[in-house]
Parts: sequence; C-alpha cells; structure tokens
Amino acid sequence: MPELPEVETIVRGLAPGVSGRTIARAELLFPPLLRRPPKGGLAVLAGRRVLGARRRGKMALLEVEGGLTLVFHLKMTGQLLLAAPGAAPPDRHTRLVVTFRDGGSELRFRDVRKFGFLLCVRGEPERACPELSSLGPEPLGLAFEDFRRAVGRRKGRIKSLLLDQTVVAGIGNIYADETLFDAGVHPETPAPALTANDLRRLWESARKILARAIEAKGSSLSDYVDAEGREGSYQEFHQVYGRAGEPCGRCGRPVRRTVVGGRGTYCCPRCQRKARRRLPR
DNA sequence: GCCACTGTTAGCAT
DNA sequence: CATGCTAACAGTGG
Repeated sequence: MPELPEVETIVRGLAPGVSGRTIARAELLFPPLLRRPPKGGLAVLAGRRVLGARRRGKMALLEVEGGLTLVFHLKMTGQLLLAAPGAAPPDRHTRLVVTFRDGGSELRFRDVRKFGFLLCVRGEPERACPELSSLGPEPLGLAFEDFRRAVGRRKGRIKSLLLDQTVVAGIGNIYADETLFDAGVHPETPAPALTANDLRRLWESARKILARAIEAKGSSLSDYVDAEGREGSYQEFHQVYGRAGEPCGRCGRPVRRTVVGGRGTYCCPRCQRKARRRLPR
C-alpha cells in the first residue's frame, strides 16, 4: 500500500540514516527487481556517497554521488528498511541489500509480492526516466487552480482519476476513499458532474488527509512499516476504508463496500451522494 | 486443498 | 486518445 504518506514517512526516516555514507556494495538478491540495469549492474554504486533521500509520488529516490539516482517503487508490499548491525539476517523476501563502508546499518529492500521495482538512473531522474516524468503534480503544494485543471476536463469516475498517477501523484486506494468521504463525494461521480464546490472540497480534503496521515506516520494494514520497522497509526483514523458494515462516523448508517474500477471501494451511501445530472462548468 | 481476496500499475482491449 | 479490466506475485483467510 505504500501511498504518499507511507513513502514520505519512509524517506524521512531513511534520509538521516543514509545521507553522507559511502556505499560498500549493493547486492541484488532478486535480479528482476532492477529494471533496465546499467552496464555492470549495481557495482557502479560501490565507493559512492549517498547524498540524500526524497519522494516523488509513491516512489522513493536515493541520490547518489556522481549523478546517480536509485528510484524505488514499493508497489503493494515493498519495504525499505535500515537494519542495524546484529539485526536478524535478511529473510527470503529481501530483494536487495546495500552495505556501507562504515560497517553501520545496512539498507534492505523487502517485497513479498515482487511487484516493486528499482531503477538506477544517471542524470536528472525526472527527465531520464519515464516512470517519473509521466507523473502528475504532487497534491501537497498543489494550487487549487492546478488541481481543477488536472481533474476538470477528464471524463472518468472521480475515484479512478484520483488513483491515476498522471493526474495527481501519490494517492492510492486508501487515501482516495478517505478523501472522497471527507469531501462528501461519491466515488463513482463522473468528473464532468462535479461542481466547483465538489472540486474545492476534494482538493482541501485530499491535502488535509494526506498531511494528517503523514503526521501519523502512515497507515499500517498488513505490510507497511517505516525505515525503522515501526508501524504507522493512521489506520486508527480511517473513516471508511476497511470498515464495511460499521456505522458511518457522521450519519451512523453502515459503510458500504463496492467495486469501482476494479478496486475495493468504501463509502457512506448517505453522506456521499452520487450526482445525478451533468452540470455545466 | 481450493478459491477469493489484497495496498499498484503496465499493458492490452474496447 | 481515453477509459476500463486484468495479470503479474505471494500470502492470508474462509
């Protein structure tokens, strides 16, 4: 699940733990993890310092000396972990181990379902790799006018648009449902039926919920933990996600689970009305 | 054991 | 081009 708040939490934990350290070796335990490997593979990393860690959408980026960037996508079950010396050895789901010359904690990438990927790109990563350049804007720090422009002229159902990384980057199934509930918008509403008011509330809700989820260090439902292996707590604040049958916190009617665009979708049928007519905008 | 289900998204069909 | 569905994988729970 790692969505924007989870990846942000991971990156914030990772940055102080890896910045300034010199890589000794990067051991790829599951070679298909590395997409489009550079010639010679990850040996190119040896002897280079890590400069920092940042996030773009749901991806974690490690900047490495010499114009290299490691780009991780955690997909559903990926984890980036700092393992202190003396910690348990890598288990069977560990796909990459990066060790450092100082002999301190090592960086591990674990991924039970093997959907995650790693890129090692040279040069400006946003330019050099399509996985990044195709992303839409970051929802935090996104002006309302830009949000309206991004969503406004699309035709699909609003939930599918929120999940579309080329529209807005970083929102996944959990935060889409929580955002739609908070904004009082039905997930199946066609984008052209959204009022200016709906759009305003969606923009506000998305930013509010993502910011609060970051404060709570993300949502831990099954696999997600931060770089130190700690769970987040935002799942305690979920209003609808994963709560089918439980009373809506606003009106008390049971939360319903449906399928929208092939994704499990939770919403309150009373508080999230489906627009029935197309509104001119 | 078998089947349905899961947080993502690329790729294919429509 | 835009939108919608499914498979890729492994584990869990009924």
